Amino acid sequence: MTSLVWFRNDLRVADNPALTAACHDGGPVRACFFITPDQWQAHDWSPARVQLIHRHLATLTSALAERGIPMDIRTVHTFSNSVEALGELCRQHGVSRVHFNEEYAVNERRRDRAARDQLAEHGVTVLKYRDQTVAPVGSVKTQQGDPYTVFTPFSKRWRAWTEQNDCQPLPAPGPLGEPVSPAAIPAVPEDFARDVPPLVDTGEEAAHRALTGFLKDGGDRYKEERDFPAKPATSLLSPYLASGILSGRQCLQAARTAMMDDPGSEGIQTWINEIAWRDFYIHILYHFPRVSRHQAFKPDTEALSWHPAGPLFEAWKAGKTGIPIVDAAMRQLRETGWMHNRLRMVTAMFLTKNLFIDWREGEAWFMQNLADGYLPSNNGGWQWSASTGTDAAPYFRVFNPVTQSQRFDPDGTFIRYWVPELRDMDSKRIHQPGDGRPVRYPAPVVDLKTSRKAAIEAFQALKKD
DNA sequence: TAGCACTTTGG
DNA sequence: CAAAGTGCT
Repeated sequence: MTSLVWFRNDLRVADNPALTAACHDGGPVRACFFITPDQWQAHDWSPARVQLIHRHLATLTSALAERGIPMDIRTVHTFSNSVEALGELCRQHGVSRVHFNEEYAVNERRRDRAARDQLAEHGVTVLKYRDQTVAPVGSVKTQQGDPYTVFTPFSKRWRAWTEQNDCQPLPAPGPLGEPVSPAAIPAVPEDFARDVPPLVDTGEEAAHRALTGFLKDGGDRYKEERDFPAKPATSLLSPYLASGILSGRQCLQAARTAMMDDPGSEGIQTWINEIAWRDFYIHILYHFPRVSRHQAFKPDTEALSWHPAGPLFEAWKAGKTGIPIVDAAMRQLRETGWMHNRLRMVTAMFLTKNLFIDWREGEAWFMQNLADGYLPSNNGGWQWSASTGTDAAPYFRVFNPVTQSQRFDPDGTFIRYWVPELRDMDSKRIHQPGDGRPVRYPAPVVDLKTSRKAAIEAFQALKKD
């Protein structure tokens, strides 16, 4: 009896519940992964993310092959084609048990139900595991038994849960038999072939080196420096997390180990909170599936009349809004497939509050460009910025991009790097160049003061009905 | 149930 | 330092 591990968003051999379970079945184990370019296109996956996954598949296939587990990678079109292909693999190899780790967005859940039903007809047992979060979805609830909709109380309960429950990562399974020779990897689908430089080193081992390296060298500075885009103080682990090359449990475990060397490190505590943010938004997506169907977390905000995404949206995407910090960030995104988290909030607020353009437009653009594009986090962040999402969002949370720029890029280093037109401006004026700007750099496409006021009024008008 | 918390701004 | 909304305990 052969067991099959269906890899999806869990591209690692260590701490992989589905893989570990399959290895305990006692028989031969195979693995599979489906490249679904049409589905990925529909989900706005970026070339940066797809290419990262593609490079990674070679190392994953080798790691499995060394353990005697052959990997089949097939290119099909959509999720439903992947379900058909899964059935074929099961027939071809006489598979009796299929193991996979759950995903929570609606299309993924529909795919998994279809797979379960189809395989059941052929007498194949399907086993699924909770894997995406540290605290399993459904485990962190209010005293009333409801899901949390606000981060801070969630994080308190999440911390307690992670301290009281076992969330140790699983070790990588040992070899099951003689190594096999790794099969060839299909080419990157054409739609995702745009040339983008690799953002991080490839492979699970590289991810773990990055994790321990960050905690050792940067953990301490994290709290003070993480908000400054010109300082490389963030972990840059998100591309690994987004595709399951690293798990949240592994991050938490490593953070705890680092804390033993440096007890009370506020930097590492702060970073653990970021792991909680990731869990929070996955829990939100699980409990409120509408957020993965292009709908607002707060339904009443669907009544807002966003401005059509015309030339101002193009200016935002191109980094030509005339707001230096916004333009620097948008150029960083386009060129590297990554943007500093502080600037994700600044650019998202600028799009949704100052330009008053629908958060869904920005959400899609980020997904189309980020190497770490991950629906729960990206959608959660966008809806938070747009005030359509979680957290009580009093209107005074509208960022002023110039103020943010002065606070978090005080000497303009980050702006100068990404907006060379402004390289010669002094630190005082670079945040808001005004009439002294070089001719090649645009004037602001919107007035910050009046647009802020208009956005606040639009939100206030929602309450009146 | 009243008090607390919240990735802030503009005066 | 006031503006001033809402979830949670």
